[in-house]
Amino acid sequence: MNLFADIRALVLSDLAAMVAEGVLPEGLSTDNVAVEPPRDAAHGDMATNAAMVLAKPAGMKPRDIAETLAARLANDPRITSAEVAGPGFLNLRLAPSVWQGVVGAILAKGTDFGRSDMGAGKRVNVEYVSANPTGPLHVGHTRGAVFGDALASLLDFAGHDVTREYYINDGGAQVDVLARSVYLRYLEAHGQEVAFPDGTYPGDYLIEVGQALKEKVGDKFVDKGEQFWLDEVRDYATEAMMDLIRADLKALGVEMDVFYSEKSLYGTGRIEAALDDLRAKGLIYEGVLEPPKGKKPEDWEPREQTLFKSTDHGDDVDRPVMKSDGAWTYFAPDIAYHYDKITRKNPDGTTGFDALIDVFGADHGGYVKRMKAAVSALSGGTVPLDIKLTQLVKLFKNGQPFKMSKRAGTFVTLRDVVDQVGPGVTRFHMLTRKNDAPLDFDFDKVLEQSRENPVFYVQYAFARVTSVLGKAEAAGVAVDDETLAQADLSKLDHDAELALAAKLAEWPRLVETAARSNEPHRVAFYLYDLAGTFHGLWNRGNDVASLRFLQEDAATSQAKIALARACAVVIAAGLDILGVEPAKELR
RNA sequence: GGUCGCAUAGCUCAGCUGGAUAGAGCGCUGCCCUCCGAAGGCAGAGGUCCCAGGUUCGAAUCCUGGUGCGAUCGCCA
Repeated sequence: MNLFADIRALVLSDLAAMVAEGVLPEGLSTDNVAVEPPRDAAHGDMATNAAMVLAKPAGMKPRDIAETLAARLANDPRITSAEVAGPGFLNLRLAPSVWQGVVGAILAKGTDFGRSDMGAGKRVNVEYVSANPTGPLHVGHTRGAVFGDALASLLDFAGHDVTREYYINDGGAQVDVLARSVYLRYLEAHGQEVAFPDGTYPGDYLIEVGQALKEKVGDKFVDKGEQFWLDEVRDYATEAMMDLIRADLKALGVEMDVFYSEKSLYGTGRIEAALDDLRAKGLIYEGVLEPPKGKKPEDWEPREQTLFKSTDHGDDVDRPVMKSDGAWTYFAPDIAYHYDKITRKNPDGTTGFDALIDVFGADHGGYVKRMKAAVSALSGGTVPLDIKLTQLVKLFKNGQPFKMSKRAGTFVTLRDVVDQVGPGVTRFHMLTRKNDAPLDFDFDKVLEQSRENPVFYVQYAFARVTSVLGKAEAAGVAVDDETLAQADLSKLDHDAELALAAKLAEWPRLVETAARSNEPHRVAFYLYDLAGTFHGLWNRGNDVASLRFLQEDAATSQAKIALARACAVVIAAGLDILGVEPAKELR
């Protein structure tokens, strides 16, 4: 149930009738006809731009169309008034019964209220985190994880068939570095004095991996050349790091459907197959790249390389897929990985995904065009790839910037954050900013219990409802959802109550707009707004006793509690998309 | 130098893919609470939506050019 969609359908059917009567010419496009909440509530409950959109193509004055449309719309029992305003806006007011009906619908459907079939079951692959398996996840990864996970849930709620995926970069030189670092810790576990040269990972988290390796293989690698141990230590170490990362993700409440190994692409002909596909399209050639303009690297020298003609698909320069020594560049397996996403056989017999989304850190911004070019080329333009970049997280402690330094060992991990403030607060807060804006994260402020803190404010609203339900029950009033859904909702007739119901009615529409733009932060902002409306009504109960949720007679109480409960249901549904547990009480 | 992102109230930020008089929180100003539904409430002031053009009935939003900040720039991942 989406009230805005319902009313839009009504507008369209009236427009069609006007065409049938010859009031409007045939063949008008109604694609841009919108029914929206007006910016200013004084304008009414809903507004449509239909007359203004159609005026020009119909060769008529907007106000003339609006007048005729208004007269028709006013015949619908749901609409109590339709007024033409400004240049040709049509402002609609809806009957209280419509808003009361929203409350009933929410109680009947529970947290499924707002679920949409907009996605029409389209298969969407959301790839996120994909951190190198060389250490624990840090705050930057945390933001990507939270964003990707909430986006996946949002798309699911909007009717898509979503796969959550993590690409393990276990095929490049960085896992060799990891192996050498673990080997040093292994020697250390055998009592040797070791130093960590540049280009190794000195982090403490590898100490226990070295220990565990010692317990597993004893001293068989001690004082042996790299050729004896590199493969085995690398496999062991990457697996240990993935265990660590999986545990980090679990602490945050993130669960992937697929972990896809880069290594599985090597030696299996899959990279070759992907590049053959491009070659067959005439997009692979041997050539020499121009040096970058302006800042020329000191050691620049022309080299002939195997290149992908990404410029044919919107990139600025062609990109190398093979190094001059014949090894693949990092880009080659990435092409093969996305080729796999496009051609993968699904359990139900279908092939690939209808849409791909990659979530990258901002430092990978320069990578976007080539990846889109690759997917465009591989899929023949049939599979859209959207790449969302998450900007930096700036850490603060008590208002003071908190410096991160890997060398000084002060870099902040996902665990540090989650252990200090909890997964729910972490997730919600990281979604209170759009992904492409930098985010401030203050360890103290996110725990503050005040209106300034959206996490608290939303949870507080949920907790207040829980408290009202408890008090009602103690007073012997039945408040289970089934009973509340049957309540006489016509008792909800105060403007402030109807305004809250109207805010709840926006939820299904918000889900769709947020999903369409791949912007889960809109859910967080909506919840904050909704909580504000709820608290506002609650506060008015201080002055106006009739607006309190608990009343003298049970029937009135039930109607008002139904509204409060509906509010809690929508908050719970929204928090679920964000991956946050609603709090029944606040300590 | 190229590319991408950002630029909105004193501060931190929203702005529903082009709609009406641009919003919220904080801060500021004023009023209110000692019948606990005040972990506050109500009201007010505060804007060249970075600049200049363009598109249109209509622009913070789209296009072009510029300015500032950030990220990134052939074999690192």
